[in-house]
Amino acid sequence: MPVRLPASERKAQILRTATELFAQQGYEGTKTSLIAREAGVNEAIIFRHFNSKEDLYWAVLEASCCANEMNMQLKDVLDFSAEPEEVLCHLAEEVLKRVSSNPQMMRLLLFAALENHKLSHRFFRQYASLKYEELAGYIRMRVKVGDFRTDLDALLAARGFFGMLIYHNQIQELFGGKNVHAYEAKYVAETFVKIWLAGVRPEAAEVPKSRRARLTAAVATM
Amino acid sequence: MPVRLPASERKAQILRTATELFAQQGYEGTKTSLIAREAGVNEAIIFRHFNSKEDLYWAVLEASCCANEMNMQLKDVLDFSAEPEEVLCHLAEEVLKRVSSNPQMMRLLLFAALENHKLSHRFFRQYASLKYEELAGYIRMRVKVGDFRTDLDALLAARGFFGMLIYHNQIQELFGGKNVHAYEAKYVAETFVKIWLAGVRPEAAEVPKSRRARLTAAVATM
DNA sequence: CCATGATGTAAGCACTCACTTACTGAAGTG
DNA sequence: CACTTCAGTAAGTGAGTGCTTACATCATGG
Repeated sequence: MPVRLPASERKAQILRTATELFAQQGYEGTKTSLIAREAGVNEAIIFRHFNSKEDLYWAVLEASCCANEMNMQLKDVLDFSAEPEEVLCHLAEEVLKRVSSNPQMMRLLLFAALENHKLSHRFFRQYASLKYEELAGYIRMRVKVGDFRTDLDALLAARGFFGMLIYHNQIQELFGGKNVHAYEAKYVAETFVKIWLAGVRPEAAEVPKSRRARLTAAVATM
Repeated sequence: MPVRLPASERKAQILRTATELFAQQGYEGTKTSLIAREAGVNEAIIFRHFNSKEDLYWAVLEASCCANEMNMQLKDVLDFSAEPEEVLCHLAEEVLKRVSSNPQMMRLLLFAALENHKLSHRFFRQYASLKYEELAGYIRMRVKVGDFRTDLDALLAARGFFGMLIYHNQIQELFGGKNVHAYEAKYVAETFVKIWLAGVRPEAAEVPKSRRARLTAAVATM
């Protein structure tokens, strides 16, 4: 006794199932017969809704690109009036939480990058690259104001920031790290932000070297 | 006119070819017929040297695990008598160079992690996890000596260090970053080390907050 | 109430997959 | 030379693969 659904719902359901499976096993590793079985439909109706397996895959990536759950609005988070420490902690925690609560996206993105050369670049740009370019913009502003070092490479610094977070997530989710030790998002966020922030602030790096010199200078102007 | 090779050489050649292809297209995406064609032999002799495709894959991962080109000796690099800045810059540059000069390994590792659940964890442990545990050991020593902050989570800090480097490499190699902008390994290494190092050094993080208070205290004891 | 169009299925299409079988020819050894 | 050994090949094998076809079933509107 088959359950009859309107086409749009059935299509959405297939898309959902396919997303899960493509994320788990990649494009080559996911057979259309399995998608059909998991979705509880006959294999033929996959090809009524999508012209080919590749079409379905592109639709999955397309949909995942635009899934607004992952597309956090950085502009809202990067509040310039708030303290950098707060802003970045919030951002870091949010990134950690989103990625680890939905590891599918990371797997999908990596699979796409490894398997499919063309689409993944666009996927990546929308999903990640834009983000850290926004952060780079924020960094440049902070540099202008004098909060961050003037010799800072904003893009690399932004990459470094996300790198710590995302690599950590990869270890936890992909390489079984979370089976060894589960970290709290807040703790990880604070740890990384503390390191990164101290590293981009002016003078901080020079403190150990010429502390005494600047001490006397400061005292003189007091 | 077929070229006759001794079994061991033929086996090694198949292994080499397979490594390349598995790294490029993953396990599922690489067909044995293609391996044979690329290696210039009949498909059947693959199965004379390896019991199955999976056996061949495991042999590839095994061999790549133990390939000493990637297994840099961290103990030699983490020279405790040298300045941390030097040590870490050298380490970072080395990591960047090795990975970008041989992106196969990264792809192989990621494919293994995504596709094959069992073996990849071991692969990862040997290839990466051990490394940053060694770095964590170095960090703990530096903490003891007082060079690094006492509240530092050594393991997370080490992860953060490698995270910046490896994520950067992923962007450059996997997501087409190097087509947009090619970075010099030395420059990237220095940038990241500068950030990270300042972030783990004691007091540095507190400097902006209570500078004036500590100034007066320091002056009083002068 | 039946024509229409949409949702569903069973069966099978051409093709590819990993893997096997049966054989060839050259090199070495007695 | 006869015989064994082993690197090599041509031509398959059955089990899937993505995808199609022919047909059944159901809701609905003129």
